Amino acid sequence: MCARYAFFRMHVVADDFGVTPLPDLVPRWNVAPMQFAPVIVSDSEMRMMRWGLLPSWAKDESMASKLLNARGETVAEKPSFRAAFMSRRCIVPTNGFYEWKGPAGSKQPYFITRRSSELMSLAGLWETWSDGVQTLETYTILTTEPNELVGELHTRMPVILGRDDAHAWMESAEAAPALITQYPAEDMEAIPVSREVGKVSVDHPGLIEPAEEQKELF
DNA sequence: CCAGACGTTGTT
DNA sequence: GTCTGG
DNA sequence: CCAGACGTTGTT
DNA sequence: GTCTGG
Repeated sequence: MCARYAFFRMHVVADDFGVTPLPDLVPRWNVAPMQFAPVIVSDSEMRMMRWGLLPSWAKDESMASKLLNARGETVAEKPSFRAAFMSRRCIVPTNGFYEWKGPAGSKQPYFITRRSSELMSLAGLWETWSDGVQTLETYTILTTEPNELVGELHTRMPVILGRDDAHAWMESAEAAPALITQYPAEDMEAIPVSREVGKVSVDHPGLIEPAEEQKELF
């Protein structure tokens, strides 16, 4: 799964997409579901949207927190994702994401990032939803089978796209299905980090610093 | 026909 | 235990 | 994903 | 909106 991530190197987005970062963007080390974060919907267009997809037909907002991720294997068919997959694919710009390993109560979080400091572009979908009172733009992140590195920690990982594939993902509905692939493990690393990242209210650069893997106290 | 679901992950 | 909020 | 709430009435 | 279950 992918349910927390970081986005703090603003300039790399400009390098890859020619997007001018939004003027009020602040760096984030702990983006959580139901929060607003930048997504790229096409060349040179970045928008703030809320994480958790709300299909246009949803009667209320209650579905959003369940649609954080979309399985790449079934995204083309599922009623909740089908329309967005055909015409509203986006890139979620990150510098890495978090995964937890271990039994409930003593889970160790890891920050998973690219070995280079390049942008980690996640494949996403977005939607516009309105109930007549308010209008929301929301997004979700595709997942796939994990590679060797992430597989040590979890059963799923986000769909990560290289620069060229990221452009193709947004532009071409024909090319999109073949881009749902497993990013190579050798380009990535997993760093054990503080359990502080579990708290949604905590957001600072120390969250991605290496930390001792915590031992059980008994 | 209408009513109700529409999703993922992890854990047991 | 289970659901909601972030 | 984890953390935190989980409830009502009346009063200020 | 569209599909499935009854």
